[in-house]
Amino acid sequence: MKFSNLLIPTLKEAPNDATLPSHIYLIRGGFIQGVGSGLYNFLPLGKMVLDRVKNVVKEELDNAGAQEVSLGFVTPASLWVESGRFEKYGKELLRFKDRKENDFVLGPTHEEMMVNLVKQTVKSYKQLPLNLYQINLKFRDEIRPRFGLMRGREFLMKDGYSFHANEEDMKREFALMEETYKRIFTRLGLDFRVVEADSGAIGGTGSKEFMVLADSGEDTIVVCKNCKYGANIEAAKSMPYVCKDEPPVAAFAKFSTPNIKTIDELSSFFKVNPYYIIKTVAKKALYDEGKEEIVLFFLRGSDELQETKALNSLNANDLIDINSDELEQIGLEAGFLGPLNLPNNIKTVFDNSLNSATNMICGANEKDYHYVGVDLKLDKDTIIDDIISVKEGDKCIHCGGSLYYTKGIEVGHIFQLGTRYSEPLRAEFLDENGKSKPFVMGTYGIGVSRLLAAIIEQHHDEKGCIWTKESSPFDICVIVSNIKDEKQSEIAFKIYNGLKEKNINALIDDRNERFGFKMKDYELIGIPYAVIIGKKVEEGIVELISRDGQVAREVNISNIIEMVADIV
RNA sequence: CGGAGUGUAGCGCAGUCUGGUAGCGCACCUGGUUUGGGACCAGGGGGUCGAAGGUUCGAGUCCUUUCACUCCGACCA
Repeated sequence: MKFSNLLIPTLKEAPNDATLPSHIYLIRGGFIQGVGSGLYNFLPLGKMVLDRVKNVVKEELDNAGAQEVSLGFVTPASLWVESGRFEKYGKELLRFKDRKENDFVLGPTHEEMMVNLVKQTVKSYKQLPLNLYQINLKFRDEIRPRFGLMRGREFLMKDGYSFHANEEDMKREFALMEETYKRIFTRLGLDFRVVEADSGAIGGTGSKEFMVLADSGEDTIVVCKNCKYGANIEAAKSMPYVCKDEPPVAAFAKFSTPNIKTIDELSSFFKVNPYYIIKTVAKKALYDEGKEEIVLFFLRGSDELQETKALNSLNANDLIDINSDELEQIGLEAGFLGPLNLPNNIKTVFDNSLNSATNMICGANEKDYHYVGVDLKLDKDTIIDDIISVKEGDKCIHCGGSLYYTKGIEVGHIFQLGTRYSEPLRAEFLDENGKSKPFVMGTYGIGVSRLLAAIIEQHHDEKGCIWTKESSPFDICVIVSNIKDEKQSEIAFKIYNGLKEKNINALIDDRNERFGFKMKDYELIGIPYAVIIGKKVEEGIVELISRDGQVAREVNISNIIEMVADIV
């Protein structure tokens, strides 16, 4: 392609709302164009990269035996009501009515549609297993779209769904998809980790996320220094912590603690490790059909509440903060909350670490008083669960190694769904014995447009993008230093045509611009290699450079095509 | 949702306090000079000043309403 014919609107300045390198460079390089909050147009270069990435995904999935389909973007709401997600999915689901006042949703993911498709066409175990996927637009009305392609509202996603006669076969496919995903991200040149994850609104168990390691990642992941364990903070587990400090042994008593409210204040007031103080976190939990209730979460003062785990312990849809006024209305005193003497009908959840805890200090549910010498005896009806965050330095549950935090960009997520959708949607097949059974399912997602952002987050410098081999819009760029110099121009086109004959995807910068201008554009756009045709053509020499700065050498014109063919 | 802020040319911004001809840089068009690190000279095009209403002889500027976008927050018992 000739640069002069392509629409590549590079910019010197980025819109000031772009903060991440990927966002800035994708816009400045003329790959994408913002059109609204979380909405982007793909310009020619962006579309080329998107297609290349999409192609890697498609090739590997087809290789693994999956089949591509394309489902309708607009989904009748009735399917979502049946699966129970019309309520559960929350405000991210864009709902609207057609002219006949029927409800529809814009698909944020397509379990319902795919189950429906298979339900109508697959009747026998002989037709299983089946793995169907699509690479299509999705829409999620995010609370706060940001960071360009990283968290848009409209985005390109590959979503795959597998259908099996039994659990074992689903697990086999799940493992196959894990391997396939690893191949995809490796081909794209990404440094990533596979981690254990929370299943969120999709549901199911045993899910894994594929995290591209980058400081700008929105997810915190917990990684073991010693073994291969890695998990999203929302799902991470560690060995129970044992406090070395002495417990504050005391007889049970009410203690005056005027205006002593926070864990820090209590810790210095009683001169004890926060480990021995019960922290109480009050939240309002929201459920289906607008039901809500106030819930008190109890944990050790040395721990922090992990909201996703807390949410899962209740099976609620969302947790929101409440203020001290709302607490007072139900007879609770902020700053002096505790598990004893609570008004009736208050829902409580205890962290595992508090089960049978002794010699604790906690709020007395009365202004300016705490209890000391508290021994917790939790009855069977109480919810006791893991609701705390793993901290850096905690011990790994697998090997005892030290755990640390790092940041990741979630580019893939695979789930073992089981019969979470097939049962409510009554998607069944006949097994060998002629018995009707729900499909056992898996579901597998890849954020295709997000991958572009992830690649740039990991591969850029202060000058611009550095695309990886399988993601770059072109293999090489031929830069003509001075297009008006006939000799340079002639040689450049000769090389360009020679490259094309070898099926090398080359771009030639034939614009009537100064050398520096073209170099800046080349560096911003980030094609992995360039051949520069400059003054030394008179001596039969051109220059071969790599965008990442590893290679810069003078090459004889007669050798250049072979040399390029070798490296790209 | 809570808090803060911003809407003026394709992009980045000034002008708003104190009402009086719509500005600057980049980009774009024409001509010329230039051609190894975002050139220079000369000329030029482009604006319902987010939208609606009001005050005024006169509104980008003051008042009211509204829309859009951005940032921050969601660990406090």
